Amino acid sequence: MCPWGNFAACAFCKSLSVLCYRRIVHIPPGLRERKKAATRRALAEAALELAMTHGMANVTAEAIADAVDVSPRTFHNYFSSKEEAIVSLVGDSAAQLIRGFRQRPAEEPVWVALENATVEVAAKSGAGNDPKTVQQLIFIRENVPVLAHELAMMKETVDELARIVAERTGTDPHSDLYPNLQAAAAMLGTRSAVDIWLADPARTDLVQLIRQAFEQMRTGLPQPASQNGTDEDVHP
Amino acid sequence: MCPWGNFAACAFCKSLSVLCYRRIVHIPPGLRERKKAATRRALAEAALELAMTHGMANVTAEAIADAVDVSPRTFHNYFSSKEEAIVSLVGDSAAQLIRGFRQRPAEEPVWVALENATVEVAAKSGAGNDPKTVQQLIFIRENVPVLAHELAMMKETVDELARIVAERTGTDPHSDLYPNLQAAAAMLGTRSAVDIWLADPARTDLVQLIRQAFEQMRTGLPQPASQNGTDEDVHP
DNA sequence: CGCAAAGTTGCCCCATGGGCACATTGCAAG
DNA sequence: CTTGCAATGTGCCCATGGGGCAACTTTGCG
Repeated sequence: MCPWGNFAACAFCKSLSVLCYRRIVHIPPGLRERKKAATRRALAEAALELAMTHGMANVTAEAIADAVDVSPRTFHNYFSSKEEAIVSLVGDSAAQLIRGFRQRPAEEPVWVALENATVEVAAKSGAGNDPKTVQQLIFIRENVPVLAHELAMMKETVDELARIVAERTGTDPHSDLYPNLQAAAAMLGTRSAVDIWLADPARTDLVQLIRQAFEQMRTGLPQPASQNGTDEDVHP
Repeated sequence: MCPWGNFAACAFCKSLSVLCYRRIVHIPPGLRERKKAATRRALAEAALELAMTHGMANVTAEAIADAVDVSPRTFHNYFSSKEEAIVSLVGDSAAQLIRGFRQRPAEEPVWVALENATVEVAAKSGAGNDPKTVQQLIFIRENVPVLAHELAMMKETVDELARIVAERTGTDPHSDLYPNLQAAAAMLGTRSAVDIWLADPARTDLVQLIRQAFEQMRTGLPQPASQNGTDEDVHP
């Protein structure tokens, strides 16, 4: 039932917002599930909110729990740390990416499918230039402990993408470079694009940057810098 | 004095083994420095040793400190956590890579320089098929908290590599995709290669795998799996 | 030799993280 | 409608993490 395997045993899934999880797996929402999902999401959002306003070091699990009217012990039932709570919010995008990639038509070459799936997610969540989203992305990048958690989650995402690539192409992810390279290159291209975008979200276009990154990876990394005939829109 | 900036302000440097750091920066070793370096390294190695034998969860900072005949408080003066101590050992390779890349002749194209620097490090540290090294790499990959720390360090390494690429090519790492893509692709190719190698260290050649990964990245990611005319040595 | 700088340690405090038992609550079977 | 079950929320408790402080020790240098 898990978007990429079984939910219960998947550490990645556990760290996802349950709301997102249910949206993916289509569980009929009982009262119980709804409350749990609400609590989880509320905790995660409160964690991010508090961390962004007061700084990571000045936020305790207790404060987060209080903000949601829940016992500190309950917070630790959902998340094992502040970092995990915050990163769980970002996990939504990763799950969307995986699901989107799974659903790409089989005729599409792997690399194109990866690009389209990525662009789809980016268009929904980031390209709207929502200032709050931008702030959050920057905040996560600037906080090493949070970043570490996010990178770990990203690695799991890459592993899963590689598994799907391997299924699609009949290769073995444990002995062939191919699936890992494809998946990791896609993720890393995306990340580079987001990094550049975040430096100036108002004047650059995230989707365009992502497509550029995928294009450069597809055709091979250009040797000299000035040779990549992409653009000079940023600094003419 | 830091291999890529100033040592004191660099979180990455701080997490490095001081022994390695000094080797890079060529500080004349006073008794003080030597003792500190020895303690740091001893702590890191004890941490890894204990964690590998007893499992991550069953090792306390106190146990590590005892193993080195040092107070627990001192352990926390060097490292803020078990994970950090363990990862600091791996940081040596990262520092070597950065230093090696810096010293590559300017005539070499960026991608070639990255490949050669990477192969150089790999040839020294991993390709010897030292079973202990292999065990350590696997252990780190299997322990999520440690892995998270390692990935964070890896990201810092990529950032630094990107800065060097930018210097070499006169591009701006904040607004151009190019430096980030190059650096990240190199790191990721290496990582994929190591992953494949670790699945069967005896029957595969790490350096060869790395060169294959770089080759695939350079020529552009091959669309169909069977099209990458590299080899079929693993599963004929 | 003696002083300043740097490192080590003990002490203390608070936050973390998780095991346990008990209360509570949705849910389903009767 | 009731009653038992299973899953959650909660309080209690404790070992560990992680770091500020101040005393003490060692090292390097004049």
